[in-house]
Amino acid sequence: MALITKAVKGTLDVLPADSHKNQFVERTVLEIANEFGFREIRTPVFEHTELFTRSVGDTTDVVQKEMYTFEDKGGRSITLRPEGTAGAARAFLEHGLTNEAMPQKVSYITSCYRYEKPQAGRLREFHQFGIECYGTASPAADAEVISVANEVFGFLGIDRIRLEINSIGCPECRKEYHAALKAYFESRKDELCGTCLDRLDRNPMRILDCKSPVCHEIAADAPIILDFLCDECKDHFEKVKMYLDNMGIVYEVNPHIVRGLDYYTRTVFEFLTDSLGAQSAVCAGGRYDGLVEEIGGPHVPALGFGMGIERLLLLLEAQGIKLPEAKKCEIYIANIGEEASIKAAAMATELRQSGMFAEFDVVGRSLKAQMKYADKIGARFTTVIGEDDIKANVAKVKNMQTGEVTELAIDEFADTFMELSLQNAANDLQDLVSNSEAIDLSKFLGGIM
RNA sequence: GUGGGUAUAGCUUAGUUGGUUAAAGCGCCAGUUUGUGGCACUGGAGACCGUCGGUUCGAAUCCGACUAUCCACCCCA
Repeated sequence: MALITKAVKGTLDVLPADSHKNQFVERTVLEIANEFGFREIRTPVFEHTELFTRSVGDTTDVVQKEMYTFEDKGGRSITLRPEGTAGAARAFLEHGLTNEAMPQKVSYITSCYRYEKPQAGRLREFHQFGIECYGTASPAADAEVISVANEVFGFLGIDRIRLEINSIGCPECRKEYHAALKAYFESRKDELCGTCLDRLDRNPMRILDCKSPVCHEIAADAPIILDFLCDECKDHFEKVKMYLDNMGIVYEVNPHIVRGLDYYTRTVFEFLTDSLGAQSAVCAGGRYDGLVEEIGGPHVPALGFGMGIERLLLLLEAQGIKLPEAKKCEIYIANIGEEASIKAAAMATELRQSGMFAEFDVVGRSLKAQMKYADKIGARFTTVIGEDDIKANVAKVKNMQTGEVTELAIDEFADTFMELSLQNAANDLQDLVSNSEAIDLSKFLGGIM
């Protein structure tokens, strides 16, 4: 296929048949965040390149080889955001939110861009739901941020997912740990794989993450960051766990969690699943007490997480979780002849003004074809308008499920049809509730809201 | 950046050791006489068989390169 009719590698089209799923998930996560006091922030898709090199870290893979960076016509180096935290922090700082009452809690859904080789659950343009909480160093905030993600998974009905947490300390205790780690790996240098040899100088903590069996084995006996935490960091981590315990959030401490972005300090966490092929992290985040300062602001402790929307959707699919269906057409107005078509247009307009999902034939096809179409789109009711009906002021409304036909006056169609439709919806709801033991009403309501 | 798999209608696929008009199901459009959908039946549109080159009398089929895509490594959400 010619390139011109091909989406760029690593990008995805969300087609009309599926977009309601994205809409539902996006609405849901923002609403949940809102219940915790996180309000949406929207920042530009591109930023000055330096923002990312400074915050994400210029030795990280993300910055070194994955950013979409270009020069604009004014000679500025611009980068398509590879993640959401830096932009949010920049906006927070730029607009003086440091002077507002703390904590400041923001949420967002953003597109992100990373030049990576696409594979299952990994795209070059992907979307992240994220939250950030500024202005608190308290472990209570760590627990709260984690609990937002936990609530999202719980609400969506995802079960096979686990939470792993760790503390990577502050710059002080990490310095000591790095030295110890380096000494340890140095002693077994000959056995490490090629990439890990590189890591030894750049970022020895990454070796802990290596999947090669040999390195993995060596890493198993490596010193553990938790043994090197300073008293404050240790205390902080203990309290985070205590909060989580008391919030009923199940987690596992994994001393080998390292994050690939430089700005993290102290608490880091990941929500992992086996349902996504090689990509196991659906949500990851942590504390970044030094970030705001790093980009030129005052010292503002902060933390947050990012959750991959596409991965979340994949996960829902993999676990067979049914999402609410898209809204269906309430009434389809079939029409025969030009006069009727014009009448149908007027009727549809009136219905829509009353908030009804109404459609009428705009193709000029046979009645049979119109009925077929109405069936295909799942219209709940249909009515047929012809010259005779207009003269007689009668519209025969058919319930597509039961086949039942009701006659309504055309000149007061919108009002009377509303009653019919509401009655029908009430009956459906009644059936739904009485016929099923395991209906999650909150989801049903989510669908019609 | 490194490996492996795959490439035939909108979708899912068939295509026998190379042989003439490339097949099916789903979907789409229309019809099966009068103004009512689902079911069934009939018909139709839709494919330069990913691209370029090679082998051959002859290539969707064999070979090569390229491209795309999927999966994995790396890294990450």
